[in-house]
Amino acid sequence: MESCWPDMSSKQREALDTAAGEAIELMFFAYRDFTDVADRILESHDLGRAHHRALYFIGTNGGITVGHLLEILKITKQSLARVLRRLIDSGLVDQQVGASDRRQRLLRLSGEGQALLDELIDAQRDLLMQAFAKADPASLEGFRQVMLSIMTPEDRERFAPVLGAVETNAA
Amino acid sequence: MESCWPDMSSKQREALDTAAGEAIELMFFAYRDFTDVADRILESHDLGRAHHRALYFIGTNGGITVGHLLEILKITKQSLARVLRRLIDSGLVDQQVGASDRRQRLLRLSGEGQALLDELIDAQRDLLMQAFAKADPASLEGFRQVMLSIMTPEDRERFAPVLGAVETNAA
DNA sequence: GGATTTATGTCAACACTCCTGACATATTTT
DNA sequence: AAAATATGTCAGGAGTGTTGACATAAATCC
Repeated sequence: MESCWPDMSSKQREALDTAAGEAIELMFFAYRDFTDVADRILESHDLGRAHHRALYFIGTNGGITVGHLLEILKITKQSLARVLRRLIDSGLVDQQVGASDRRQRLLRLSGEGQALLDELIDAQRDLLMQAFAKADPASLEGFRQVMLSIMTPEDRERFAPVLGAVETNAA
Repeated sequence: MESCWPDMSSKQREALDTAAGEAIELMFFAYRDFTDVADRILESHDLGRAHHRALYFIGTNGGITVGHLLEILKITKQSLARVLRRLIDSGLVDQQVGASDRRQRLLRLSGEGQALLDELIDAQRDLLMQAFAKADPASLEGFRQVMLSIMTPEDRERFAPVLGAVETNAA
């Protein structure tokens, strides 16, 4: 059990342990309040979080295939189908047969869908910008590093310059 | 609209804007992978996330009242009742009539409940400790400041030395 | 060309979580 | 004694996620 933390004093380990314990609650409350600003907008459109997520990844990956969207969201075909059906029926998302592969149904936001997504993104981005502005400017990079490190390597790959996130230490 | 960001250049605003856009995705992926380590344990006990949350706040607030738990979780009495029923029936949580106020049903974890909670906390704490160890040590405080700033003031109050979180800037 | 694989859609059914509104009981407070 | 509080419960509805099976069309393999 000790071998898991080779190059670190017991004091440092203890500090990390305490911080990690608090961080469990930081994750819970911060995420809840973060999603809440979007939930309030979604309510007025009678949509849920699943619609938000689909809308988001379609909007930021125009022409995405159903299969790719499934990989990102990591939900089942049936779960996505239910959500997608409503987005398409309500005219927020458009489908289009793939040019190179005619089996694919490429997904894109309609003007209305883009407008809603903009509203959702603005709300969450404003909250985050306020948080960044309130906190120390250097906190921003610390926040980013920790969040990236929490993710699975697979999810982490989705983000900018892969740089080990470890080698960037040492001032 | 401009008046919202008084003491900041347009360049600084732009940097924050870009970072906040990325942070929307950081929140999504990091939170998903964070909850996933607990979900895998919960599955083997046939419990869901709602049970995890109740278990957590009962465990870290021994003798908590049903009413207080409702305030923390911000869910309805009915939602909590369903979750609590299973935790009590399966012997993970014990109830006890309040000493000063006999209307209250004070909640506490049983030995078995504490064991399960320990397992859940260890899994998430390990993930966070690994993340903290991987990232720059200074990142830790940055992460903390940003997460606190994202929360509503009400939730933020739950955490340690209230210190404005703003006034701690300026080196 | 015919067999197989792939991308997508759909039907049925079930579990969990959250909500609203109403009603009941015991206990405390006024 | 009346009102407020803490908790429990019944009925019913919505959203989100799951499994498993089956169907179609298009691409791919041999």
